[in-house]
Amino acid sequence: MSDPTAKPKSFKDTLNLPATSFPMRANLAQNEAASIKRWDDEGLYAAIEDARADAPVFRFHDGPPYANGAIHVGHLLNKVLKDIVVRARLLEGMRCPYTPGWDCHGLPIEHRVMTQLHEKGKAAKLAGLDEDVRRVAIRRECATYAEKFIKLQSGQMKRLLTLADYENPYLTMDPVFEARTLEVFAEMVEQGVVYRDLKPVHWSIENRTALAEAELEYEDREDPQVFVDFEASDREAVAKAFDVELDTTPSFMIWTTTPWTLPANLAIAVGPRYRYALARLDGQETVIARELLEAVVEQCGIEEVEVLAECSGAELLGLEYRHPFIERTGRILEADYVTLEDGTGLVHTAPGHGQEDYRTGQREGLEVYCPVQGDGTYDDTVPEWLVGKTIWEGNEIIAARLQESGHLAYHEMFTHSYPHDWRSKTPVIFRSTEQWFVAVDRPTKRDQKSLRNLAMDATREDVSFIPEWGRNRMRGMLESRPDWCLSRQRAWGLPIPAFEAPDGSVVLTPASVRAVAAVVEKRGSDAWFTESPADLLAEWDIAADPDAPEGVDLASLSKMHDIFDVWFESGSSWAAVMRARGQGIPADLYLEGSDQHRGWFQLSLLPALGATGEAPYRTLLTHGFMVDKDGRKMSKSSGNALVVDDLLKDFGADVCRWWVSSLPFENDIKVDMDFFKVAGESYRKIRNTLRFLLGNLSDFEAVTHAVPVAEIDPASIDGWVLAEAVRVEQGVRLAYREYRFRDAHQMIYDFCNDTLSAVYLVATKDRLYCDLGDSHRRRRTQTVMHSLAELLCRLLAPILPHTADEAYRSMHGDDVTIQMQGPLDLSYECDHEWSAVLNLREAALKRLEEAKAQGLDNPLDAGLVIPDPEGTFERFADELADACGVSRARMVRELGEVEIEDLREEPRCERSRKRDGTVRERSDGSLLSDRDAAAIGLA
RNA sequence: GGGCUCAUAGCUCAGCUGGCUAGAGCGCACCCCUGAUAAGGGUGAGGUCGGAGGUUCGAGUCCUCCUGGGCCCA
Repeated sequence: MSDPTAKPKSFKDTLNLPATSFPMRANLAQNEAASIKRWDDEGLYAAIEDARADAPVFRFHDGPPYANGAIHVGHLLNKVLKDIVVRARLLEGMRCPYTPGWDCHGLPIEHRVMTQLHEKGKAAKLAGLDEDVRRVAIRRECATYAEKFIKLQSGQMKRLLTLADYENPYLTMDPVFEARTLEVFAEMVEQGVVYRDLKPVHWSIENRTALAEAELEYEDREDPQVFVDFEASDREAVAKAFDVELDTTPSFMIWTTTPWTLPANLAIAVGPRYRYALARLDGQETVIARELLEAVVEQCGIEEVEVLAECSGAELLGLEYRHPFIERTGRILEADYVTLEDGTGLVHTAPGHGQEDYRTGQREGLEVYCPVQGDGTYDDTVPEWLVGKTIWEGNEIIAARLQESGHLAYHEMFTHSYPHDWRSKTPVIFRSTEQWFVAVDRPTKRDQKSLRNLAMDATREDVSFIPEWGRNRMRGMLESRPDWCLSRQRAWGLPIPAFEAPDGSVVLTPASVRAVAAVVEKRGSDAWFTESPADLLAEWDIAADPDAPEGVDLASLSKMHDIFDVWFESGSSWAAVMRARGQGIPADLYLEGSDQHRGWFQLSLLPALGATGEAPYRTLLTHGFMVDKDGRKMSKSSGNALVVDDLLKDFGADVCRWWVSSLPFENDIKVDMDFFKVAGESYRKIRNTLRFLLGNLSDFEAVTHAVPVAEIDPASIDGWVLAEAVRVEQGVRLAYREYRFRDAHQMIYDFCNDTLSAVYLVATKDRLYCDLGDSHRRRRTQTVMHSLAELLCRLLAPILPHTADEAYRSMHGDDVTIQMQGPLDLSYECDHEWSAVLNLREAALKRLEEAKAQGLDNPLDAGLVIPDPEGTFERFADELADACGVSRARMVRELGEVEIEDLREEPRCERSRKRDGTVRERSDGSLLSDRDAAAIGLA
């Protein structure tokens, strides 16, 4: 008998404890950089493309971010989601070429550059240059600016561990891209949907250019609202309409928030079915919608009100009125946008200053009169007291003038939401100018259907939307969108290759556009500014061009100065990238923020439908926007924006990616530093699980030690966990394919946290540590653990590329990479009683907890007594004991509850600490169980 | 103002076509282990589902309105 006072002999050295080079601490900030370098050095992207040359392809097209500024959390979300898609497809054994792109042209950059030039005092010098020379100089600055941010952003995106063809990105300012864009334009011209017209467009006075919808921001602004009386021209005609006698001449009262547009007033619109009142308001006879009378009276502070007569709007049609300060008469006409929600029910109509007004004007044959110039001042067609004034001055001058002449019924300032230029933050106006448009309601030659109809058809069912409500949202926008204003009056962009003949006519045909495209492809779009019309059109075979105007003399042509809306360029990327690079159209997937329903998704759809008749994508996936922890929008100005570089430094890309994968991305996403901490915690759980698996495989060589799957006992806990692994592999892969990344994340996490860490790994520790190293049972467990590690590396790779690769290399050495591996395709079925066994485990754990009250704190001091009348569970006894962390389990042939038995009187094995009933003193004097004695060679 | 959308435990989220005594993870409390240790394990306490009506035998789940966010537009 050993000396009871001596320290119990330690058997630690005889155990097979875990050992691995895969550290517990990830140190991501440093180690990810090493992974990136490794992947760069081995040319991972190209190597995968090469290895998967014959694999089925997934066509995924990147929407170009704007080459301005550092990336923000929105980019983080977008790029990581995209990368999960790419890597998940690789996991399936597919090929997934992915070309990252940048939107390079446009006002935001030009605006920044001009500001900088002003600050450096170089702007004045530029202003003195010849127009083309000046533009080339600005463009050169802009290109440099764009390049700088492309470099910055692409570095940051790589830092997010995204896998893409960064060696060959697409840039919208690249000559080849520009040429392809022009060819798309040529195709649209060919289809007859491009036209030039004088139309009201959103106009930025600050930047002297037309703006697209997407370039507007709505902000609160204070403007005057005025009620103005327009005196009727013909007293008797009004009297007749109302069927009354009149002694004085009545007025028509209108309401507007843009008094500066009054000089352009050419008509007043009414709703034919509304009721209109002829009322005496403080002595002045006035026509106003009956329903709005009280509201207007109250607002204008009118004291005496007397309704003289009523009639329908229809009876007012055709009446005329005198403009209050211009020698001109206008007409009452009908329009469907007249409402009784505010105003007077009589709507001031200026066809040069509003889209609806324009349409009405077109229908009624009114002039598109716009006395406001590009700089926001009036031209000389207005009364001399207004000529040269800005429209903002005009607001006040006009109100004062109306006041003096007695035409102003009411005037006050009020605040409303108003469109602003997204760059200069200045208010935008509607102003009619000559612009290029894409018609959404003209039929294309090919299909004899309008782009709108084609788009509605394509989005009805051919395109999938994730989430599904995107369909409705986008179709709603398509239904109501106006013609697309394509032209901008700036320098930094792709020129619209139009020429003007001496007679003022415009020369632009599909063939002439293609001729210019050929020049642009060789020399870039700068050529438009540096070359003569004759040189630009050198390849235009006029004789062979049926659309060419007669008798064109190239030498007499002059270049026009509009450039394309940048949306047309990014909207042509399906052609300039996917089609041109042989990646194929339509793309399987476009993945962007939900704002792109109006932006890139829609403005890619229209050119593609025009040029090819087909949608450029099969599936549109959208994600929501980042908001702060309180659900408010993120912005630099409100100080709640997170800096991506800081996140990467503090948490590492894998943790950021782990967080992204946990999001229900279709909604708004709350972001906060704390959320990354939480993600970091759960990342560590995954990491430790992996580490423990790897640690227990240190003496395992699959080739020599693996137990054939057929020999894995379905009743063993190894069999159970293998069956779980099969389920998880299928489930996660399906979730990835269906873009349910959150589900994949959850399944992986639950599997690691619950199935493995809490159940399987705890249960198998005893055998891994204490069984004879080469015992069948231990090797069986290692075999399964090996599969689990292989599986986890694969399933994690799309989300945690660095960690998965690190773990995989720790298993297989440094010359392999997880990203080249295909799916595992596990297959196994375990004993169907396992779910019942797990229920017994649950019950047993509750009993063990209760037993603590009796001082049975350590489960190894306990045994289980399991009711098993049918003898169903006999074969699970040992596995169940390990799964509950108790020393042993015995089955009894009677009904009842799971019971705990106190084993504290029985000897404890000094090596395994179990009281399994076989413990006795061994030849060296130690107390050991049979298994442990055998494991260390004692009798 | 309009279209689309969101609002469930302290936090992040599941809850499909209405039947749930409303689930998970984290966090928290208590406990075990100290041979995964800047680890691991167990048990447990927390919501009446933004608010108000309504439909229904029955509603977090359907309808209406309201409040507060977000995207897009006017």
